[in-house]
Amino acid sequence: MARASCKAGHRRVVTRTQPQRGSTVAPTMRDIALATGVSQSTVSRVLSGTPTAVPIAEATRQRVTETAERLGYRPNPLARGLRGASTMLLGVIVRDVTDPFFAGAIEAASLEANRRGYNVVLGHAHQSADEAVALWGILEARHCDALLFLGDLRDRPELIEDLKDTSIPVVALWHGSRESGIPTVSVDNRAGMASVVDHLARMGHQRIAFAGPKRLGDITEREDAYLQSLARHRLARRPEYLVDAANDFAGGVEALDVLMDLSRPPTAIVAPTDVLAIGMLHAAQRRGLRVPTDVSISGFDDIPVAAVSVPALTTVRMPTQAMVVAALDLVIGPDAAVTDSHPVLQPELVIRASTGPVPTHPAEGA
Amino acid sequence: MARASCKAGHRRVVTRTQPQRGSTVAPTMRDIALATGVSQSTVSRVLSGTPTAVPIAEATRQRVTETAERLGYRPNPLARGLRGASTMLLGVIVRDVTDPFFAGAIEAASLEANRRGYNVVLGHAHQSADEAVALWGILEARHCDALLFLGDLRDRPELIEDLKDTSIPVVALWHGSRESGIPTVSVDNRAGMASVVDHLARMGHQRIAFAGPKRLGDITEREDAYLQSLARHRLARRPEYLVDAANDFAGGVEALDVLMDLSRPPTAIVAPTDVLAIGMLHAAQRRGLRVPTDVSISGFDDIPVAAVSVPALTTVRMPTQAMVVAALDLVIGPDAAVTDSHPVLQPELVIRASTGPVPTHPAEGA
DNA sequence: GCAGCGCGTGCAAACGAGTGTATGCACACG
DNA sequence: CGTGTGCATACACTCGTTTGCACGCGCTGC
Repeated sequence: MARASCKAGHRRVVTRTQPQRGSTVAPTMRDIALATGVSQSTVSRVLSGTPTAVPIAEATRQRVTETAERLGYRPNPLARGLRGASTMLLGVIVRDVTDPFFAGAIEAASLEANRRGYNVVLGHAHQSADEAVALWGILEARHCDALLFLGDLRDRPELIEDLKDTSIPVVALWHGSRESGIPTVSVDNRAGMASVVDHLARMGHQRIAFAGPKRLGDITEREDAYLQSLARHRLARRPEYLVDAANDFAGGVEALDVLMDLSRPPTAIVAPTDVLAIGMLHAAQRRGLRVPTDVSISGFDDIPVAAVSVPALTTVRMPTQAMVVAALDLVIGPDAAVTDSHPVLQPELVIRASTGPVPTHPAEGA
Repeated sequence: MARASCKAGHRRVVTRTQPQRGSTVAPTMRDIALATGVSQSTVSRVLSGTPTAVPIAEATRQRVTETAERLGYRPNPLARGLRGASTMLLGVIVRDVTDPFFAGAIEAASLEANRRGYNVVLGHAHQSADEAVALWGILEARHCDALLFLGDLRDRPELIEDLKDTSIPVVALWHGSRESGIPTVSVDNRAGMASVVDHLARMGHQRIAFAGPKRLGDITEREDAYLQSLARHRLARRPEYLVDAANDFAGGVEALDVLMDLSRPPTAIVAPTDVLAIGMLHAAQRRGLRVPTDVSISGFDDIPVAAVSVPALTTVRMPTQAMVVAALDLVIGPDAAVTDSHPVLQPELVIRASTGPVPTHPAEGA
């Protein structure tokens, strides 16, 4: 029993300021070893539970586990990580937390990571790619087991280069392109956008506008898909129906005003994100336009608030959870080895109340 | 120069799989020491920049810094933290990331933490207090320098007990009570709610209802303040005007239906959060009620979407950023020593378009 | 009865950085 | 010329955990 009072161990106990009541100072493996009468390495082998090369008696296992429980032992991730082991940390870098869509994505990622025993270290880039670069360094240094990028990175080519030969697995979601050489999980923007335009065209709309930021993540693909859908329906592509707008509520407000101030305003506006669309809903009401009687507005993403906007927003539901699951499968999941696959998931059109038949007497501006 | 090829160091170099190009394997202090021709401890002292007890020649400092730069050295936070030093990690535990209000709070916390050189480890409790407890353990184990709790913890008294004698500083925001014994930063819910009720009363409203969850964070204080404000204006307190509702969009939808189905529906509804209020806006429109012509609706928090709801929401602006700054000052800031202060910040009434004069012909249900 | 095998366990060397103490060296003074 | 002093640097141990290797004991087979 107490025969394991080896010299080194004993000296240690003297060094430490008493075994403590365990509440203030976290017990270490050594404490457990001492209390159980085994060596610290045995404790490590038992508690880590890894299929060890050396055998451990069941009775010993029992005693160790019991003592650990009693002392309230919790492993020190720092020491564990130092030795090169997994830190069970998932780094998530996002360009903008306040974007409700990304907030939802973080939620999903955090949920899924926790389910797999991982914790999430959140890196917030505040819309600035420079900060994203810095964060990458930080998170890599923190020995995250994997890195999740949410949103667009392409304006930062050198970051992508670095990412490619980093030691930890990286995956990008809503990155806007599968060409960049890093693993991505994406949504079929083309199909999603096509379903919206089809829906509007079926209701007779011919003057369909689009407003969104240029060259930002998936939005670029959505714009392209919008143009292609117009062509498919043999609808004229009018330059004034393609306006630039910041991807926030205010951007939507401005874009709607610009579009409806045209001498021939569109009868429907396709927004590449719900955030923009909700801004448009607001702007429409403010200038006395009824949605969808006077103008139809559609979004993309299906963020929670889209279901309760006034009127409820027709949008394209993003398979966020499935995408996150796929992403985690790629980097920490069972298929972690398959690093060059690029899953593309399908979105789903959700028809609510913000789109309707083309107005018989199209409303003129204001 | 190269005289520092001590035995130990040399053996190491052989052990390591070549010095590498530095891109794949992060250089350690030893690598820098070897390259510079000094000892690892000197490198540590130079790079950590701490006012060291032992002097270091300026020339040596120069060479070390230079080499570190050249090799792209980045300190290993794991090793640093293991030795007991600061990890520059701020743990943030939140009950619900999807709540737009908390998403904004996370944004603010992350921003402010980064500004001070800290990283944020996000703990997501998924509305479950049990998970919050587990997360606390995790984050403490991760040696966060401080812990930020966002939202209510009081249904978990043992957690608060644990928190009290933990080794790292903790602060709770929107915790709903300053009585629990842990440092908190709060907003003056009483004043905020009073300003809303005053605003409505000034416009002639006498039938003012309230809908929100029971016993959840600051919301409890807001409900109390609502009741007190009614009393102050000598308005009758009708039990049917105080309904229970989950704090999400759907909860707002249901609450409005319940209230407007009353034989004598209220002329104004005060919601304790914007999320609830926006749900109500939607429900009102769905049943053909005009806001604020038929019913006035107010929120609380001023989340971003509140400015673009239809109609734009009258609400109480939360001083989120100031609160976060105050919180970080308490735990990692200059005033970190003052752990028993409980700052209370002032909110601000924002009058928009969802509140108006009391209807002359009050709308009956549906 | 002894060699050998296998099972259970402990030893010790990492991991990367921080820090108290020792050591070497140069200079100045007696 | 010897010794004292102070500066610059190196050594060695520490944190808590993982893990390759070696050691001892008991059982079995010949």
